[in-house]
Amino acid sequence: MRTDMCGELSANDVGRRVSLCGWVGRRREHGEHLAFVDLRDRTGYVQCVVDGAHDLRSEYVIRVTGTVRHRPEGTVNPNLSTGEIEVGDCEVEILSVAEPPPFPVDERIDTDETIRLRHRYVDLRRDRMQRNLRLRARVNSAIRRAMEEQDFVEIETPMLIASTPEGARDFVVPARLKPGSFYALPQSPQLFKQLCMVGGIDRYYQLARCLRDEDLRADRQFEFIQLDAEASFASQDDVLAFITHAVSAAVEAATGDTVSDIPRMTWLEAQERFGSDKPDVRFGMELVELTEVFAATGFNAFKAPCVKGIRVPGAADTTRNQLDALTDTAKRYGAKGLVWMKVEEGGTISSPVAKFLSEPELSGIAEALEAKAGDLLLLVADERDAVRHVLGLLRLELGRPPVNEGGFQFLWIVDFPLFEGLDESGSPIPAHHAFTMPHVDDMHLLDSTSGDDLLAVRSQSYDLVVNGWELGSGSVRIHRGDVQSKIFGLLGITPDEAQVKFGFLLDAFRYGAPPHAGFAFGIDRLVAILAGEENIREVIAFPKTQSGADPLTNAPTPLEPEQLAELGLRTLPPKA
RNA sequence: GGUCCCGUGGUGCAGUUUGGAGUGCACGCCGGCCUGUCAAGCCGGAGGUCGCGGGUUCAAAUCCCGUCGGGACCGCCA
Repeated sequence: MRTDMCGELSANDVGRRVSLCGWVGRRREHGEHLAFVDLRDRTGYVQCVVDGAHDLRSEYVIRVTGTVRHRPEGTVNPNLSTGEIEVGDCEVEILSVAEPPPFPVDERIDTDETIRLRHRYVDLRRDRMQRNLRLRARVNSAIRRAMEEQDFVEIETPMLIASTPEGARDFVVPARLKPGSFYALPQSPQLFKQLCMVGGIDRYYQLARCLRDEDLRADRQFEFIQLDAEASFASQDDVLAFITHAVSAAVEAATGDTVSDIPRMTWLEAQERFGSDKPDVRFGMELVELTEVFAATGFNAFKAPCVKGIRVPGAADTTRNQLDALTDTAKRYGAKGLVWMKVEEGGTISSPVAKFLSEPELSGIAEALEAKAGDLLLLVADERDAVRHVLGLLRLELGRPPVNEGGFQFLWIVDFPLFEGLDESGSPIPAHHAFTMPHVDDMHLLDSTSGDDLLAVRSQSYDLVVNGWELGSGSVRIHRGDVQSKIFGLLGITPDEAQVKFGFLLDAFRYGAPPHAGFAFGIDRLVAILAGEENIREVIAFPKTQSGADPLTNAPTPLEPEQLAELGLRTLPPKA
C-alpha cells in the first residue's frame, strides 16, 4: 500500500512519486483549493499539500500518493525532520474515518493517565509511547543477544505451577479438572531454573513473565518481566560479569554508551552511608554517624543505641511549618522524633534542643557533619536499623534528583545478611530465600546459638541497583544436602515440612546437582530508567492502575455463575 | 491496613482560602471566510450531573461527613 514512511522522506527523494499511509494530524486550510495536511506514521510527520481538505478530519486513516518536492523558498520548517520537503500533487484515499480523539495525539500538554489508559490505542500513537516501546524492544533484543553470546540458552518455564507459601502473595488459577485445587502463577521461575541446572542446561536464561499479587507502585505492577538467568559451575563473580554484560548491552542499545564496570558496595556500607539497600548515589547528603558524640549525653532523646544525622546544604531557611511537616513525615516513617538544627552565620547551632546539649556535643555534631552556615541538620536517634531507615527516606525526600539527571549510577550491593531478623520463636527469617548459600567466611557462625551471631551471617547474594531503584537480585544457591539441612534446621523447617514444600527440588538435588548461581532483574524498571521515566507504566503497553484495574478492558470482572460452577467455585457476598 | 494529593464542557487549567446566577482562559469540535501554512489566521456557534450521595445554609463547584475513581508514599513486595 505504501512505498515510503512519512518521517524518512528527505530532499534525496525529490521528484519521486510516493505512496504514504498514516493518520491525519493537523490540517491548515487556505480556502477552497489549498490545504496542508500533516500525515503521521510511526516514523514521524510529513506535510502533504492537497486540493482542499474538507473531507479530512483528525485521525482519519488515509493513503496519499503524490510527488516529493522541495518546499518553496522561505517555507522550510526547521522544526520538522522532513521540513525541507513536502508531498504535492496528491491523490488522497480515505482508508478509515475517525471520531475526534478523546485527547490530542499531539502531546504538548499532559493528559490524565486514566483517560490515556482507557484509550490506550490512541495514547500508543503518541511519540512518548512509540519511543518507549521501541526502546524496550531494542533493550530486550540486546539482552537476548548478550546472553546468547555468553552461551546462555533460552528455556520457557510453565505459567501454571504449584503455589508455595513463601514470598509474595500468589495469583491463583482454579483447576477445572481437580475442583478445589489451584495453580499459582509464577512469582519467578526460581525453582524451575534450578531444576534446569540439575538437568545439565548449564546456562539458562529467559525473559520471564512474573506475577505477584502485592500492592502496586510507580515501580511495581502485578505482572512484570525479568531477565532471569542461572549458571552452573559459576561463582558470584561469574554471575556479576554475565549480568554486567547484559546490562551494558541494554544501556548501549538505549544510549550508545557501554557500561564497563559496575562498582560494588557491601550491604552494610549501603545501610550505614545511605540508609538503604538500594542507595541512590547520584547525590550526597550521606548519613553521618553521631553515636559516639552522644556517648555520655544528658539529653534523653539521644540516649539511644544509634544516633545519625544528615546535612541538608543551604536549607536553614526552612520554615517552622515545613520542619513540623518534616517531623510528621519522619514519624510516619517510624521515627520516634526528629531533631533539627540550623547552622547560623559564624557556625552557631540553633535548635529547640540546643539547650539540652553540651558544647562538645554541639561542636561534635558540626564537625562530624561538616556543617556550614546556612545548612539544616537533621538527627534521628533510635535502634540502628530504624535510624538508617528513617534518615534514608528523609534523604531521598529532600535531595533526590529527577530520574533522568546524573546519568546511570549502577551499583552492585553485595554481602547481604543471610537472615533479616528473628521470628517470635527465635528462628531466623531468610532475607532472600532458603536456598541462598551463606558466605564462606561466616559458615562457622551457623553453629552458634547466639541470635546476634546468626544475624551477622552474610550470604552470597547480591542486588543490582541503579539511581536508587532495585533492578534485581540473585545469589549463589545451596547445592549440598548437608548445608541445606542445616539452613532448614535453623529456619525451623523440619525435614517433613521441607519435603512437602520443596520436595521436588530436594529430590532433584539428590541426583547430582552442580554448584550454581543466578540472577534476575526487572526489564520494566531498567527500560523506565533508560527512557527517563519515573513510572514503569510509561514503558508498558497495557498497564494496570494502582488499584489493579485496567481502564481499557475493565478487568477484573465478575464471572458468570455457570463459569464459577464449572470451576467448582462459589464467591462470598461482598463485605458489608 | 495506613498517610497525603487530585477530581470543573472532549482535553488541559483558573475559580474553592473568604459560600452569592455554570463565571473565565487555552486547545479541540461544528459552520463560514481565507492560495504557502506548519501549535496557521479571522468571524460565528455548540458543548456542563463542578465524580457521586448526604448534611449545614436563605444560598454550596466552594464548608462538613461519607463514598467512588486516579496518583504518590509507608506497610507489603523471600
